[in-house]
Amino acid sequence: VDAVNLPGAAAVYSIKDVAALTGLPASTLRYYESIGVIEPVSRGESSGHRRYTEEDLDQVTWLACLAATGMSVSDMREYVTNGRRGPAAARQQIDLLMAQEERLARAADQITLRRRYVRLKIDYWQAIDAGDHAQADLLAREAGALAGDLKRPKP
Amino acid sequence: VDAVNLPGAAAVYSIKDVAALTGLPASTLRYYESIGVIEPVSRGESSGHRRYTEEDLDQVTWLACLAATGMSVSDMREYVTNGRRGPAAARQQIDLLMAQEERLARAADQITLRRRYVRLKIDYWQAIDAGDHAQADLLAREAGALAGDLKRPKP
DNA sequence: TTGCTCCTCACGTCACGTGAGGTGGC
DNA sequence: TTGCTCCTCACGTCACGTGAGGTGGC
Repeated sequence: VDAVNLPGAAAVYSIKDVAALTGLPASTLRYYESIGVIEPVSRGESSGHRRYTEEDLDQVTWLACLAATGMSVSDMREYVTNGRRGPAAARQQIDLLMAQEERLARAADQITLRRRYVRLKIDYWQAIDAGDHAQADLLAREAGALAGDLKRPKP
Repeated sequence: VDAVNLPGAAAVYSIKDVAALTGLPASTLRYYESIGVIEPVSRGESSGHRRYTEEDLDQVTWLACLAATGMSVSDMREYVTNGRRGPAAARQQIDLLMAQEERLARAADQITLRRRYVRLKIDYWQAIDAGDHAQADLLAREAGALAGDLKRPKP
């Protein structure tokens, strides 16, 4: 991280730093700013380069977390606008966070199910490979029974 | 499920059935077929409606599982082409499945981290709401430390 | 006949990604 | 001067979604 760290001065990050720290590509960071999901970032006075503060980095990290569970950008924008209202909106922030926790919990459940399904399929092909057709049939039936639970949750 | 189940006859599913059973919208099922990710599904002789067999349903379930971890359609197509080579490709299928298990494991780790982050943020705002600024600062610092691990994995 | 589901084909959309062409500081 | 990173703006792309207009069986 090439943050400028003068004693007593606040840390500043380039767009590349923020991309590395959050996992969001620079193009996405510019895009989010252009559509108002990220508030305008201050610029180097003559270069025009973006200079992210610690607070900006915090917000982008949070946005990356929201984006990772498939939240739409318009929802993200709403969330961020809410957040700008400061500590007075603590209750709303908590509701928002709990909803996000719910999303994450459901995503985790989905992944657990899918892993079970994949492991059954691995066992199935190993049985086929070993020529054990009785076992293979049994595993195929188990996988079929699991398939019904694998539905993708609708947004 | 409106599957046609005559004794001795194989079950047949409509596109709506398959959409309900796999969580993929009908438009996506048509799209996957049009680009060759799903092999051409047989049709009702005069209606032209798609009639999915049990085997088709199996394959679509598997595709839904792949799609859910962000696999590109071109990768999905490659995987399916591999799979069409039958039991002789058992070893390759196992490799493929293990790679998918790896993806799922990494996705699960990501979600675990994000949940920890969200819970810290919830605690933070509850501390703010309660006026406990010392505790809030402490939690903010913890969340900041966690942020570095939250990077989105690159494909 | 009226619904209902399904069909194709064309176009729209969402969330970015990718150059082209250019600037600014070591 | 040469790299290097960054900039904007326009256009491309990926993975679908959405009508428009039409067909087929209870």
